[in-house]
Amino acid sequence: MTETATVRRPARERILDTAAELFYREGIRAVGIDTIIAKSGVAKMSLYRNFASKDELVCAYLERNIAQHAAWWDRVTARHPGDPRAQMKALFVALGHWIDHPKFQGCPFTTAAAELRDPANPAHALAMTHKRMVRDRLRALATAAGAEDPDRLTGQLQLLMEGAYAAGRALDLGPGNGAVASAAAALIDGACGGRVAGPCLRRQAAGRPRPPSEGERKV
Amino acid sequence: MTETATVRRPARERILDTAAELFYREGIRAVGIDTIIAKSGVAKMSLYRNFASKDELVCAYLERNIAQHAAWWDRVTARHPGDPRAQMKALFVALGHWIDHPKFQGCPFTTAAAELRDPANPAHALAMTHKRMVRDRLRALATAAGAEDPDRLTGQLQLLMEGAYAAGRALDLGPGNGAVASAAAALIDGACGGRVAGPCLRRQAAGRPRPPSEGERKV
DNA sequence: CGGCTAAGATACAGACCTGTCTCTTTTTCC
DNA sequence: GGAAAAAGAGACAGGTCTGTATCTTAGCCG
Repeated sequence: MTETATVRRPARERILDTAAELFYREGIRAVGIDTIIAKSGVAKMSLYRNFASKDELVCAYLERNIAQHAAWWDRVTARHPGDPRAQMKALFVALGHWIDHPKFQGCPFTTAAAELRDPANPAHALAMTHKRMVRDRLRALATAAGAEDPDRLTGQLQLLMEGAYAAGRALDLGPGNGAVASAAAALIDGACGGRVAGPCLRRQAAGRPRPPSEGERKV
Repeated sequence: MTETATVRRPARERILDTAAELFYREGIRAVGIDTIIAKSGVAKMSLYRNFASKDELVCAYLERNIAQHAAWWDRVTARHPGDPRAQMKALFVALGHWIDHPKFQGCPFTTAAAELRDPANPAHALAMTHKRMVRDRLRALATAAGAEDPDRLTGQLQLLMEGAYAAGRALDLGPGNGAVASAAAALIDGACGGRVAGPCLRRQAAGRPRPPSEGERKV
């Protein structure tokens, strides 16, 4: 009903795609199994044959997002090989663009952890694990960039990252991307000694339209 | 059952107190009416005689939080009369302490907006209104402090604020308060020209135990 | 003391949500 | 073409949640 009979993708994929979109857009608790099966045109039993429970479907959704996020991170940093300082700045410039995207609805992990607050929930654990991974990657960059106090810079930048996610969703802080990129640049430059490498990102981030690029749904 | 019969506070207060604690600690959607009436020792009809619906109870909870937050803000800024720069820094120092408090569970407004995502929901609107109010107060301080670009500093600081709320809850970023205060100081000093007024907050925030102060449950 | 108001107790209706069972249809692959 | 596997369809059980209706009890004030 929803797709032409020519190339019918397996039920599991259709379910996961639909669930991911709905979970992200409307929230995990707000989207019921019935809604997912209706929108993906799948029988209820097909869902429960592929996922033991809704919890497991939620975990699959988060796990796929973790992979997508890692790919996005690699894609962005790959544009500045060997320059960790520029890599960090580029991440925040990209983040600034992403939170302005009309489909942006906050960080899926933060949201999931807020909705499923029970620490025993596997989805909650997944979200925490992901945040720790991001932290580790950030710290590696901060260290490589020669930050005076890498742990402090890591904390500051992760704060900023979470803030961008939260603020971009709830608040509409006008040219949000400008604030994100400029704050990151200020913190990075402040922590890594005199402004040494590369052109100042501040200027760069301010007035560049820049096509949405490939990584549309990147996080 | 829950209170001695001597001074029995009116049902409305008991309901609101219990609801506030549960909503904040466990989440709005996760806490049902039955749980609230059981924990507050009140009859169901007493709840519905005081609040037309759960939605209205949620709004009352948020409205009370708005008032408490405003009082906290005034209390903190009052410690540095006539010095907007110190006021801003003090707000972030206090915020850093608050997010380390064991009862801290994130910003109640951000959480509420994430749980009740429907824009038509009055609770959602309340949360947005509050964030706008905070933004306005921040901008007033940034302007009074003579920031080079007050709007930019406002955006950066609100980003940091939201980040502190989000990160303090989900992540355990070690000495979170240090990161919050130091990042704020860096951004404020960066935007307000050469480090002019007062002692550098960065040092101040790093290693001071400082009693939890009056504003325990401040936000 | 007597009536009035606030509040407790409890049963219940209706909606929704997860997960199961059974049966039928389609696809695939040899 | 025919058997085996995958998927669709729909009913249903059991739980939870919001909100209502009814009846009883306790305090208060003249």
